[in-house]
Amino acid sequence: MGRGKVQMKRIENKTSRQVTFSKRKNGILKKAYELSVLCDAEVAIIIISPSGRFYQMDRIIARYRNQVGLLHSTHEQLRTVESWKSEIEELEKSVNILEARLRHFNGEDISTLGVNELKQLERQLKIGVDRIRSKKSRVISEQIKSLKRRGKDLQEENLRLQQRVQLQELHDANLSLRNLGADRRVEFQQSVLRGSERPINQGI
Amino acid sequence: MGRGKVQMKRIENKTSRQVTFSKRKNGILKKAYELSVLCDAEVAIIIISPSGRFYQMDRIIARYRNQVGLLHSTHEQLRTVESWKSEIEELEKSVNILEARLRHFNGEDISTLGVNELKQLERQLKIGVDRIRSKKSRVISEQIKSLKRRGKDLQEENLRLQQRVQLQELHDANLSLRNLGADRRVEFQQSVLRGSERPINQGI
DNA sequence: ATCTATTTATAAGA
DNA sequence: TTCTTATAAATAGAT
Repeated sequence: MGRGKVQMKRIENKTSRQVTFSKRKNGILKKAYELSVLCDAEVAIIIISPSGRFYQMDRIIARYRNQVGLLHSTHEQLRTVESWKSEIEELEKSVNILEARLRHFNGEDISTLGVNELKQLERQLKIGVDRIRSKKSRVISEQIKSLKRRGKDLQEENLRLQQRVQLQELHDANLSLRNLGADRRVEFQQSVLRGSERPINQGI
Repeated sequence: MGRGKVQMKRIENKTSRQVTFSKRKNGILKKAYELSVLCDAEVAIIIISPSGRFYQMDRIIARYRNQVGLLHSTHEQLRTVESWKSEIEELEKSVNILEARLRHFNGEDISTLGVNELKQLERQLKIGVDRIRSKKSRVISEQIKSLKRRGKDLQEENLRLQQRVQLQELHDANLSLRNLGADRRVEFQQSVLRGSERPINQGI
């Protein structure tokens, strides 16, 4: 696909080989990304240029990490210094890009950005804020709900305990009334039910 | 490339996802092969289909075999495989942390965060939004100012040009008046200044 | 790096 | 899966 058709053999001219490498490498990485997104597939790609440079597709997913690991370990001993260095360079590049993006999200380092980039950034931040807000309010309302529930449970428990205490008190009172005149029994019971008088603690 | 353009997202229809997977997988493997041949590059590809099928293309091995004997010993070349691997691991850790943070800023992956973390995230996002908004409005107002300035300059330029045109017309008119009676000169000049009559073009 | 004529890949339909 | 074909996308060669 281009101005002319190419023979399927090593391109002899060094410059055009380098240019073709660069173009086609990007093409393949793009297509690999598309395959992974469109078809929910997992794709790992490692490309090493004739000069020893190392490229790999961005998001290598856990499942085939094992496979890639296997691939690596088989050949690790044989890798050139250049290929190690360029893999590290790639990673450092990623780190730099990610750090720059984070700074942008923090509103730092934005003096070089154009209006459109700023708009996009703002839009993205708004999305993030909205999601975080809704998540936060969801979490908080759930906390409140659970607190209320717990409060209600405690209240009910309280009621039950109070009733039990009253019954106990009644029982105790009855015991103590054996030693009192029958004429005072009713009066005493009523005062216990009103709670206006502590029962006499009989021990135990 | 096809009858229609496709959105870059998972194809929902299972059948067409499977068909697309099969077609594109072949496409990528073909391109990988071409890259390796045309550019003398080493390419390894692992593709795992959503259904778990495994495909791979690997031309990396051959090259490493050739490289082993060629290593010279600068200090980099004395580094152990372990040391390269651990440097890479460190960098990958950084990348993962940064990516996680970015996802948080996008409001993704926040289900594990607690209320306090959410609050802090929100605060940070708000700061970012505010900074970006003020930067954006500053940039836009400066653009407007410069457009206005340019407009004013152009208007002034216009005025100057108009005056020059009028002077030129006056001059041309005077030339042509040499051939007219003196009694009509004033009347003609006035009409020129009013713009109600084109001067007679005498040709240079 | 950017452009554009061509080739190639592929989406949709059979 | 395979074939067809209209159209989108990649890219060879030039600038």
